Amino acid sequence: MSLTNVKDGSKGRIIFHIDFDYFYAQCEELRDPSLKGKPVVVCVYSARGGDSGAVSTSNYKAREYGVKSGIPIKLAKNKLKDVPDAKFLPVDHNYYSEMSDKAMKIARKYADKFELVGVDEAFIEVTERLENDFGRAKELAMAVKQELKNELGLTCSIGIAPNKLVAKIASDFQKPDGLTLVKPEEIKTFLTNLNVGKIVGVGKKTEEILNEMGARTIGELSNIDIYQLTKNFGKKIGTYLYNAARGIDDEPVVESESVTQISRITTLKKSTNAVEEMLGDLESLCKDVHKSVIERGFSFKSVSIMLILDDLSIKTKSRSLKSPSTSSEELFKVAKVLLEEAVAESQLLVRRLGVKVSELVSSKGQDTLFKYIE
DNA sequence: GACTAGTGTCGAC
DNA sequence: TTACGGTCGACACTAGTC
Repeated sequence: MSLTNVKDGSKGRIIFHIDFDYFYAQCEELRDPSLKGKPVVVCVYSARGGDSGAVSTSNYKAREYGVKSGIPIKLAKNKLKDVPDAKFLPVDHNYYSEMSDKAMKIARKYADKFELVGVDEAFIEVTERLENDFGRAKELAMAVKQELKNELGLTCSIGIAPNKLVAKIASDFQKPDGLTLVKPEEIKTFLTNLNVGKIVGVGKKTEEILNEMGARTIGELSNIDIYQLTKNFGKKIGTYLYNAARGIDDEPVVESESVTQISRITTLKKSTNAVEEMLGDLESLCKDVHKSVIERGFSFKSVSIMLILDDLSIKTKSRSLKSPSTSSEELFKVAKVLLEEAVAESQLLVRRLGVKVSELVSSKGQDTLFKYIE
């Protein structure tokens, strides 16, 4: 959305944001109904063994004990140490993907337009289906929820609004198994007392800056002029925030586009600053990335590495290639150079190591182009 | 000053 | 008391070029 072209897409659209409740943990409850009522914590265990790793998702019972996404597994276990029936399970992405496919197939049936967001969220536009009648939206959302519940046993929270921005905030308003409808004329009242962090794209850092500028709530954000916002956040994000504070958003609901980057990251068995000790991990990361790139029919023009240091700070380095490549050797060679440079610049030990390729080009398209040129 | 390429940071899930 | 994953998208900043 540009400064000179601020349109209010709020008029005339009806959009649902469907958000499956505590998705991974809910999937686990469905697979093993004996988990119902117990705290369930789905974990990403790292290569360090033991309880090294972080919590991916937890169900609401676990959240009552302060166990939420992102906290260390050890901390989660500590919080639940007096709860003998708490369950800690490793993530099972294949199973969640299967469940997601089934759920999204149902959601898609109701949509004029469908947009998948990650594995557990989707936007569906239903303007035509409802003939622009907001009055019928709740009934349709109930039908979606009912079918998901009957067919798969899954609960979700749905936000209904004239645009994606407000629909997303609305789905988060009442959880789990919630349904929140925000009509066009209710947007201002709905948003005004909500925390600025509820706006998509406003994370911890942005929220801190906004707080310093005097905006804790979305209503307060709407009092800040666009000049201040663009000065602090740049033109694009500043304009986005200015509009978001007013509930204005004209982003269309679109089928998800193809990937633009592919990456793999791992936690080293032991923190180190010796490049030789990381070469084994670097090589297998490169192989994994390369395999995925080739399987998806891409070549890559940019290679990056990411280091997460012992204080959990992040260091990245990237390099563009002269021309798109599909070479596994070239990927490893460039990644190794970047790693050597990054390690030389860092004072701390490296805890985690990642490899990323971007500026992806469809190799199939390239072939065609080459053939054409020939 | 406009544009671009390269690089690094933030945020969502 | 501490504890700490993996993958992706978007965009800001900077330097170089014209």
